[in-house]
Amino acid sequence: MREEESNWFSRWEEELPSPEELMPLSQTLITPDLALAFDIRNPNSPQAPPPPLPTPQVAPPPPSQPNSAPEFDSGDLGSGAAGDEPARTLKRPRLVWTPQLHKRFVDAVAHLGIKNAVPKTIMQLMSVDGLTRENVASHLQKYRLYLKRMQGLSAGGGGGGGGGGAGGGAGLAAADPATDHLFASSPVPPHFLHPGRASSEHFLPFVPVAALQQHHHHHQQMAVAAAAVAAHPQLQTQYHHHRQVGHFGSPPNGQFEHPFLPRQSQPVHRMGAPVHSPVPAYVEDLESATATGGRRVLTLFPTGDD
DNA sequence: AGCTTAATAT
DNA sequence: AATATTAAGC
Repeated sequence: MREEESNWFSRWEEELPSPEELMPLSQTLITPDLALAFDIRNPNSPQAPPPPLPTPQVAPPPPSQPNSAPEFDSGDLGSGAAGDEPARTLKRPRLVWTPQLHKRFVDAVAHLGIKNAVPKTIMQLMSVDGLTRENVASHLQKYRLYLKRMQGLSAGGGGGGGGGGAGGGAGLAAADPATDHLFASSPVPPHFLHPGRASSEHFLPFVPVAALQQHHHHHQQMAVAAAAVAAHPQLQTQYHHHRQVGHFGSPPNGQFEHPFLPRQSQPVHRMGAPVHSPVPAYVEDLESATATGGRRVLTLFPTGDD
């Protein structure tokens, strides 16, 4: 037994990456953007600075952009007039709209009613921290286009995939390349598609459920960090291949989990518009509607049961 | 001020 | 390709 142990140990030791290999990696994973993004610190933030997460996958090379001027780096120095004054113009990592996040989006829109479904309110209802109005606006714009597009195509030739097109959608593998992968991943409430009809707006009380929280749930920082990590694979988009999915042990097929954290408790005491309950948390019910079954189209509000 | 849309940028 | 950003009109 001894031999075995020393054996694997040696090999383990040998295969350890050299500092040179590690350094750039960990740096790329968190520091620059995140560190800056974290500027928005919490007053009572614990004492633990974001520890170098256990680096999951490969990381892209340093973000040294040839042209752009990195205004951070080392204080203002000189009279660069860089305008250090206005809080850093931080660029957050790109948001990754995972199916789960999108589902939340759709739920929010559904519960608000198409009328009230505007970026700001949607954002508030979603209660995902780190999420900005711009994020939602951008997504909403695309989503609307998607809906329009869908309108014209109720005939699904061949049915099958069509079956509600929006609904089961991807029953069988990715069929129409035209079908946006993301949008097809969540059922589209009928009301969205049929403008005219519908006189009453049903409101199902959101389904706030606490879950998904694994461990370290602290504050925005974490959420942003999580988002960043999620988005990271894309960051390298400029450099190499970009295959944004694949982490978190997810089937190469479709749905997976994302690390975006629902707001734990929203300090929003917004008033004025009868804003709906500030959903504390949420559960991402794992949907299995993606498999070959292709059913389960009513997960939202219709018959008052979900 | 915030929304919507189109165009454009990354 | 997916998001972000900007411009313009409302």
